[in-house]
Amino acid sequence: MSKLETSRTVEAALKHAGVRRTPQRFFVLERLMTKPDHATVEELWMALNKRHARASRATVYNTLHALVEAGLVREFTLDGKAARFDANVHRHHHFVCDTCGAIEDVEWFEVPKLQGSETGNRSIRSYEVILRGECSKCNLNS
Amino acid sequence: MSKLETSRTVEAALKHAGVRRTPQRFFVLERLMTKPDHATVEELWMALNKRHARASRATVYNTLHALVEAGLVREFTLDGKAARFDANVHRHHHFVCDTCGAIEDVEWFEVPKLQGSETGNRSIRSYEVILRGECSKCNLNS
DNA sequence: TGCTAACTTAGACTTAGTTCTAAGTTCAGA
DNA sequence: TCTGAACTTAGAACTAAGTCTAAGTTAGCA
Repeated sequence: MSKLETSRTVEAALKHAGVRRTPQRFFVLERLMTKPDHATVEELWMALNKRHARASRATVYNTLHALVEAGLVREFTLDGKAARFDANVHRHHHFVCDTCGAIEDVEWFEVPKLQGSETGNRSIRSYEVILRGECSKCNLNS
Repeated sequence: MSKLETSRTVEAALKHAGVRRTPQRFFVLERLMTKPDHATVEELWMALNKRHARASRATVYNTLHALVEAGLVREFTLDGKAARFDANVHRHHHFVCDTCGAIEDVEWFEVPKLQGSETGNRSIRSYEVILRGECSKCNLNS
């Protein structure tokens, strides 16, 4: 996607979701859409500060909450404490690199139907596979 | 397993792992082995206090670190909150109840071999499936 | 049984993540 | 362009989780 196209997509997404468009919100959503590295608030805040010197952390939190509310972004937490954000709202799995900590999306695939003994009387609404190992970058360096 | 058998298992596990046996450690390991509810430090501390009035939080942390170190207990975190502990050190998946928050073990099953396009140059060392839905208790009540 | 390293204790301290506040700024509809 | 609701700001406040400390206690070997 070209820069202009991305820009229009971000613009349209914000408009469609009915959230007020501000430079900060635009930046955060664009960043999440173009760099799917599952950034934390801290990372987004630092990135934002490179453009909008002196952006507030609170703004990043507010923005993300608005985007999650609007269904444009998904929030999740892995291992650590800080929440991570993902503009890929389609179902997918995650891969975590044990070496560098990178988190990557993994294309969706189904898991074999869970048998009676495993599920009991539970009703399963969703599931996710978390894969761990070494990412291609780290794999090549070792 | 009878109470006496459990007691002996706990005793033997501690001895075999070469960690000094104290009433606190004994209690924590026994609790984790007999009640696989993936307790947090807070929960273990409260349970411990019902028997050993005035146990210290630090002791629970120290004990758990010793048990994890010894390979008797596994630590994990779900959804970015407090660490949870599991005396089931064999591989298994987890189920989380969206209604009551209970975490249950799910018998191990393999996931279909990941194809080239999905894994790229990554090397997968381990994986886990996290299932979400309603546990059998909550399912019956609704 | 005596000894000592290892453990436990209470509670203060640290840390990271997140929320709050009050004043100033800006988007977007009229 | 005017106006008000919505947003942004800086930094203080809050929170939950976990670590540290120094003094007292105990497991387990000799």
